[in-house]
Amino acid sequence: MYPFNIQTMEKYKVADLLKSTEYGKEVSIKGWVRTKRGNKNVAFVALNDGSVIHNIQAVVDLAKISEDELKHVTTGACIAITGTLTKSQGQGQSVEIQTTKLEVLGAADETFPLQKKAHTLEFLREIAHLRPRTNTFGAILRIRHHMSFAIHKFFNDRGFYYLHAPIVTGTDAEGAGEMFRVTTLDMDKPPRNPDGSIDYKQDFFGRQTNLTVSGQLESELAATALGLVYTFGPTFRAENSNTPRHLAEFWMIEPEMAFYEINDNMDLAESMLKYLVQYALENCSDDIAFLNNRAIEEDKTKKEHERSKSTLLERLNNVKNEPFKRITYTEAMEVLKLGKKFEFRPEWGKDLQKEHENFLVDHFKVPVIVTDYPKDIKAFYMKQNEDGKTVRAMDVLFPYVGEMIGGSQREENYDKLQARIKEMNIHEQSLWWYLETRKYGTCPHSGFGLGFERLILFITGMTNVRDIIPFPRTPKNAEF
RNA sequence: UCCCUGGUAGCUCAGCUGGUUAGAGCACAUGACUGUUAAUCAUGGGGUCACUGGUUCGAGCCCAGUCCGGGGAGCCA
Repeated sequence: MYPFNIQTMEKYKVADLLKSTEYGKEVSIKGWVRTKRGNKNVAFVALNDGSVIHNIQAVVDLAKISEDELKHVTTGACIAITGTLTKSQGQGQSVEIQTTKLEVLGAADETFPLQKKAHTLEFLREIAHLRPRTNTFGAILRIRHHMSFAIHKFFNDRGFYYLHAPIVTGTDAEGAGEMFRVTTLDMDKPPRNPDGSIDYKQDFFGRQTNLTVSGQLESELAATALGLVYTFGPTFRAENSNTPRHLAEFWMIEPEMAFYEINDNMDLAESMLKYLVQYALENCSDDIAFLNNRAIEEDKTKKEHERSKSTLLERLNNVKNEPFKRITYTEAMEVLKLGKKFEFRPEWGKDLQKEHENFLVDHFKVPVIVTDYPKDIKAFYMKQNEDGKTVRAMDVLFPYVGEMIGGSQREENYDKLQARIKEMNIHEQSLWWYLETRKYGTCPHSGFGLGFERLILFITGMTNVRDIIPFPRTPKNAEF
């Protein structure tokens, strides 16, 4: 046998104990103190271990445990409790632990920044190393986990293969924004070519490399072999975006499907989003209930016109139950004529503004999938329609978060794709391998990109992506 | 990057028309209380008013610049 440490007592989590009815059983539990209250005779310690949003109450009889020992049981301290599981005499909980042994594993003095009161999210961002210990972040991080798992489950159950797209890439061909440079060259004196430009042949990869802005092109390659694939990995954009919806480092899910046309693509996107919402409602009910109440409470502090028209649970159920509205870009333009006044007048050929997207979602009261955009405002790889003006793009627009998904059927015709690349002045040479998939055994295929943080934003009802990722990376911010 | 807005105690905020020693609630410390639910009650300590410069007899308050936060827009997921 391995010399592992044999526990004389079973290790429990708060989640297990709160469900237990084994009154009289001796248990031990470790976790972090949320509050302590009481009087000369008895103290109550609310203990949380992250397994669930709820705390377990440890009752400490001061006749058995000295006040000296209790002194360091303060908000934020890490402690171990041993005692008897009992039915609670108090109102707020069904079970509690009658403490027989108490050990402070790690004290937290009065400088511990988290208090037993609500903090602003802005303040918590400054202490990102401690904010997971709050109810709100605990809930969010658990939901993040469950959603990650659900995404893999969704695809796995449907015969998709998980593809690990590279994080370091040598292409910026897609043009999806500014990229982060990856180099081992000496920044102070990089090697130069005779003409003064930097000699990337001497760099680590022998060429200029960047962090990926999308795994799509690689996904497409895999789809032409494995059929159904998806990527789920970090994505990097060096855009100077300062909004509650953008991060420099974020996670993206990009399925790519051989033999899927645009309607199949829409069906997959819609069923996936419904599945994920349903999964969250079923597996994260306590955390979602907490966040739902949190949003309601926060709404009360706002002015009338700033309050949200629906609750988190209402929005989640709406997405789960109602079919999404599907319209073409051209139809959307007609619908927008019903709008009173926009800051930017909708005009065929121009991209939809945020206010236009919001209007569409408000108007139909469900998520809206807009398809067949003018080709000039979309990427080179999208399948061109017969009208010569539009491409088979699709954007899934959501309330609160805006563009949840962006995708398209891909142009599988070699000549058309090549012509489009030339038209848009994209460096054809660097895409030789991408073009070859259209040269050898090309097939109709489709795919889309889902921003994981935007999904989490919607599921949690939070309003800023900086608050739903553990350590946000944004312009001028890479602390922690 | 552009527009709007803000930075006062550990946290959340008030601070009048520029005027004496800078205010509250919470947190924290001490004490009281026989089972509490963000416990309650009493007492107490706690400030580089973001930073730099300017105007003024006098600046938390007015002006300029810088830094940082928030909201909106663009880019997008």
